[in-house]
This record gives sequence, structure tokens and C-alpha cells, in this order.
Amino acid sequence: MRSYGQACGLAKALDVVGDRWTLLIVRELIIRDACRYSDLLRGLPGVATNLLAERLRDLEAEGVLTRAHAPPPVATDLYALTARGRALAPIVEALGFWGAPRLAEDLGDETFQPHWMVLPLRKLLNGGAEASVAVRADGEAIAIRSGGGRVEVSLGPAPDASTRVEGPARPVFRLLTGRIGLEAAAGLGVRVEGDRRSLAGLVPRRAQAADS
Amino acid sequence: MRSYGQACGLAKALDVVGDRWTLLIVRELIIRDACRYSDLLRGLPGVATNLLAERLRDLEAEGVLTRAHAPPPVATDLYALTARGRALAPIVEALGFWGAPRLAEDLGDETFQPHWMVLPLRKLLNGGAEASVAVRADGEAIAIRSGGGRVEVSLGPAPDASTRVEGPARPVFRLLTGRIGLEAAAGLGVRVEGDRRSLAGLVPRRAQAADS
DNA sequence: CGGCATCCACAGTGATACTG
DNA sequence: CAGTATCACTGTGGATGCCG
Repeated sequence: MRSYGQACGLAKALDVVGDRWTLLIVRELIIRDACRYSDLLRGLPGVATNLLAERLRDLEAEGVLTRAHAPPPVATDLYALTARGRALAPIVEALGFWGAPRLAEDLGDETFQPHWMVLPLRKLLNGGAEASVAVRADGEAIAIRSGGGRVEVSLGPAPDASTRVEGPARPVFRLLTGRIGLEAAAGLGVRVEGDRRSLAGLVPRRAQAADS
Repeated sequence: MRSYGQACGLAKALDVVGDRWTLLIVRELIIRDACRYSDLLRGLPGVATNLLAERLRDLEAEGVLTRAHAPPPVATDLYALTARGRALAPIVEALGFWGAPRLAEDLGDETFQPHWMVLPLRKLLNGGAEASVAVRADGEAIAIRSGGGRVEVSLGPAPDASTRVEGPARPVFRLLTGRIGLEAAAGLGVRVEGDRRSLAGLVPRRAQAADS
């Protein structure tokens, strides 16, 4: 992208992350931490592969991410945020929260990938409750662990979880953000097994329309 | 801009403010509050006038700003942020802070407009000090009032100020952010009149390289 | 298969000129 | 002053091909 040529912090930031797709790439890396090129490609439906390659090169040159050749078992390059890149996390979350009201509208024709739930869940879930939940939404596993005021939400399985939630991504997300109840969720194909009480403590009472 | 078509808050936010120039327009409105088309055009060097007009139309349609016909004395339309638009302010400030380290580099060929100092000054100045400063940088007036933990920085004159700072924008900015001292600033053409003590209380001791 | 590079039709951009 | 019109140019999205 062309530089704005303005001696202003915002303009400088946009010189780096103002390109189309760039902040969405950062979002993917915040959610997934280190991941492969193909993970990014799948997590960014609509991006052209050459464009993704170009953006990754730019972001590496700007010091936002690193590309490292992974040790033998993986045999591929891994992309991960640098400290400077991770410093974008609160901004990405705030922007996601700002844009969330628009999620209430046209929900039909849009892509919904389960892992996009991770960021809003980190913000919305109640860290005061003690809970360990294994979520499986549209086949993708998300692990939630909360307690002592902190919530950890990450991709991947949680074998030791005391609660299991499984079903289509949208209703699962609505259940976890408190926008529908257990019965409504069940009617939409969501199955909940195990400790329902700690799940209830985790879910916010009346969430605003906030996704990521 | 084409929608990303992703059911994700960040993608939705970028559908609205992810276009080139859009966040810079929001920056101008945060700094200036209500202002005219030509103010925006001057505050955004490099933007094409048709592009500015298009963005303003889009942002109005999205509910980020309003365009109001001003009462008789002005006789022109005024653009101002809505509550939804003002909700972007912390994000714009955070992004500006994130991009600020790059301001240390290539300072030569870039445009520097004095009013861009307003946002970083709001963050960096020490609100504990009691001070009222009238700044004139490159001919543009900025008023600073601080006390009781709060800092107000706005465009325009401050006739009742107890301190007056005047000079070229860059050294004035460096002085106010604590990156150079009074003597160094004087050597760069900055004149300080009046109460120097309250100015010293206002300026942070050792500012990081943070502009807006 | 993962990780790109190439090609092309098209939408968005930037500079200038022009208008109510 | 506040835009609209025009037009050359650049960036994007989509398809496909290549290579270890």
C-alpha cells in the first residue's frame, strides 16, 4: 500500500496494518498463535493466495510476525506474531467489539467459522466461575478454562473438561454468549453433557450483541 | 469496499472503517469535532476530493457521522461524529500509539500538521499538574488545560492561558512530549512566555516515542 | 499436499478539471 | 465552498500452474 506520508501515529499504523486483509491475518494469528500458511488460507475465506503471501511478506518485513521453519515433526513453515504483533491484540478485540452490533443483521449468506468465537468468548465469559468446558462447534474443538477471575479460551481439545458442548456453530455461540438458553439451544441441535451448573456460571447473564 | 462476508465483529468493523482514508477521516473529526468539508480536505493531505466525498457519504450511511446544515452564521454543512463514531476514539488513539514508534524514522519528507499533536498530547500530558497553556505551532492554535487528573487539549486559542508556547510544530511537539528540554527547544526556534513552572509539571519526564 | 507465482478482468484510487 | 466528472493507473479477487 501507498504510504499516507503523514507524520502521525495513526497514519503510520495504517501504513503497516491498513491494507485490506491485514488485520484479519493478525486476528487469525491472535486466535491460533503459530500456524501454517494453509491454516491462514482456510481461516480467511475469500482471500487470494497470492495476496496472502504478499501480506505475510510485508508483515514479516515490518516486524509484526515471524516465519520460522518448524522442527522435524511438522516439516512446514510456521507463522507467529512477534511482541509487536501481539500488541495489536487489544486493538483487534476493541475493533471486533465495535463491529459486533452489525452481526445481528444479515446472518444468512456470511461465512461463520467456529474459531472466530474465541476472541469474543475471551471477553464475554465470566472468569469468576470455576469451569472447564470442551466445545465442539461444526466439528472444531475449543477449550474453555475459567477460574479466579481469568478465562482461557483456545483452539483444540480439552480432554479433562467437566462439561461438553457440541453442535452447530451458530447456536453453540449463542448459548455460550447467553443470548439463548439451554432449551432453545437444544432445539437447535446443541447437546450439553456433564456439569451444567458450571456452564451456567460461565455464561454471561445478558450479553450484548458482541461477537468477534 | 467489498464486504469480507465474514460473520465476525472485526470483519464487520473493517467493512465500515477498513477503507483507505476512512480512519484518518475519523481522526480528523475526533480532533476537530464538528467541521467543514474543506477543513477535512486540508487535514488529510493527499486525499482526492471525490474520495473524501464518497467516504463521507458512506460513513453517514453507516451512522458513524452526521452531516448537518449549520445555523446562519456559518452557512455551510458541518460534519460531526455520532455516538457510534465517537466510540472509535479509544481505538484510534490506541492504533496511533501503536504506530508511533515509526515516527522516529524518516521524519523529513512527511507532512506534519500541528493539530495532529492533539491526540498524543491528550494521552501523554500529566493531568495532575495545574496548567493552562496556549500553544501556537506553525501558526495553528492549541489550547491545553489541565488539573485534577484531567487534561483537555483542543484546537483554538486560549486567551486566559498563563503560559504561551510558540514556534515550529516539530520542536514544539518535542518540547511538550518531553523529548527535548527548554534550552534545546529555544535553540530550534521555540519561544516560551509566562509560567514555565506549570509547563514543566505538565510535560512528562521521559516520554516514549509516541505521537498520534 | 503446502506454498507460492502468474495471468487477467475489474473495482478502487489519485490527480486534475470542471460546476452549482 | 463543496463538491461532481473524467481518466490513467494500481490493487484486488479468482483461476490456474508450478515446484519441492
